[in-house]
Formats: sequence, structure tokens, C-alpha cells
Amino acid sequence: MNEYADIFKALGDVTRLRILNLLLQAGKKLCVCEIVDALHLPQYRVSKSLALLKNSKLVTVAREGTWVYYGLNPELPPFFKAIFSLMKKHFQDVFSDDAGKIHSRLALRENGKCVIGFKCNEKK
Amino acid sequence: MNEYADIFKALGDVTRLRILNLLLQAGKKLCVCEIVDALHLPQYRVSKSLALLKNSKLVTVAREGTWVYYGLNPELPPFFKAIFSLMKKHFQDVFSDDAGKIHSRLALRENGKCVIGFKCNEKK
DNA sequence: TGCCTATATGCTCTTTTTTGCATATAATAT
DNA sequence: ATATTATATGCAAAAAAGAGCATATAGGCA
Repeated sequence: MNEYADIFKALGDVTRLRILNLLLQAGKKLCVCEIVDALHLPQYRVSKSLALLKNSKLVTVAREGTWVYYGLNPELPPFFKAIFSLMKKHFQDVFSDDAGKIHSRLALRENGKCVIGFKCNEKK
Repeated sequence: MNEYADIFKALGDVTRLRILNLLLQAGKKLCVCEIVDALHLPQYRVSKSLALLKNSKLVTVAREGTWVYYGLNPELPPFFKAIFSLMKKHFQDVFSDDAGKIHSRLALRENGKCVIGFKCNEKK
């Protein structure tokens, strides 16, 4: 199909937008349980959204032991890098709760690493 | 759902992206037959894409007699205006044929108005 | 080895989107 | 009216996306 359409399609979903926003606002790689906890969404849903974002090359993955960290792909074409910086700026207000939650969650890290699982089992 | 996700979804389709690109590169309102001609797509497909873009508030419509002109919505929120200017810049290369075609088509206008229908009946 | 925790994925059901065709509407001219 | 041209839209089939649940995999540790 078309590279640009595909990426816009990947952006056309609230869960995925919220995940990307977390990564943007946190400014660092996040592990899956941190995202699950911040978004209050079922784990399988977060994992599936992350899988799609990874297929679209928007995020990259790095496993560290049991934990898996996702980060924004630093090798994105300039066009989408520009869109990401727009999102970073504008989404602060749109998903403001999420940003707060991820920051409290990040405060629980030890030596910069996630050491707890997710406490949130809410089905939304 | 979510305003941003909805608009990204509207951008997640090649036909719609190509239409928006025409509007961006032309810098003026275009009538449906001009778009059909430039994109070499069936008329119903262009009309349906335009209808969706209109529902997403990305474009506006103005009928002038038999002809209907579509233009970029000047009242978009700043976030999407910014995305549009990114698209205008970057899509010049991506859909370069389209831009050439719409310019030759626009050369056929008289007094700034479209005076011919579409000559292209191609099914792709 | 076996168990626990973190994460991924297969499967099914449901909902949305896309595609194509045929037809409807709208405006103009005869 | 009727015909013609421009545009929109209803409908049905096909394809794709989303939601939920259950289960699989993978790594760490007893």
C-alpha cells in the first residue's frame, strides 16, 4: 500500500495514541507493565497495540530479562519525527491523566529499571 | 471516541491522502472532476473519500452550480494545521505525479473556474 | 526440574471499513 | 418537461480491524 497511509492508520486508534504519548512524555523506554499500569488497560490489549506499533516501525523493543522495554524508534523518517514532536507538545493536555500516572509509576523504578509488575487488573 | 484518533484514521488511506495532497499542492479549492482527473480514480471513489474527509472536518464544500468545490478547512485546530504543512512539504516527492497532473488540469480552467468534466474513466 | 511472573499470541466473535456497481440527486440548458 | 452533465449515495459482498478470553512462551529463581 503506502508507507504514509499505513503509519497514519497506526496512529488512528486511541490506545496506540495513548501509548505513544506515554513514550513521548516519559522521554525514555517504558516496560510493558508500566504502560499497563498507567493506562489502566488489560495487558493483552497493551501488548497487541505495542505489536502493531512495532510492525509499523514506530517503536522499538528491547528485552531485559523478564521485562520488555518499548521505546520510540529513533530512526523514523523526518516526517514522522516532526509529527511526534507535535504530538509531544499537544498531547500533554489531551491525555493529561496518563502523563501524571506514568510519572508516578516511574518513581517506583530502582536504578532506572522497573522492578514491580502491574498492579492494575482493571478491565476498564 | 477520540478526536485525534478519528482524524488520524481519516488520514490512514492512500486515496484520501492523495486528495489532501492535491488540495495542499494546488493551494486552492478543487472541483470533484478535477480531482478525479488528476488521480485517475473512479468518480464514486473520489466522492466517497471526499465525503469522509468532510465528515472528519478536514475539508469544506462549496457548490457552484453543477460543480462542487472542495477545499481544506481553514478552521482546523492548530495541531492538524501543523500536520498539513508538514504534508505539503513532504508529499511533494511522495505523490509527485499527482501534483503535475493537477497543475495541467488547472491550466484548463477559465476565469478561475472549472469548465470541463472529467475525461478519465479509468478504473484504476 | 518445576514454579512464578512478564509478555505475547492464537482463536473466535463482532464491528468497521473498503470496494464496486447501480442508481439517485442537483443544476443547467433545450 | 426532457436531456445532459456533475456529483452523491444506498446496498451488498469482501476485507480488515478490534475486543476478549484462554493459553503459550520466555526468563528468573527455588
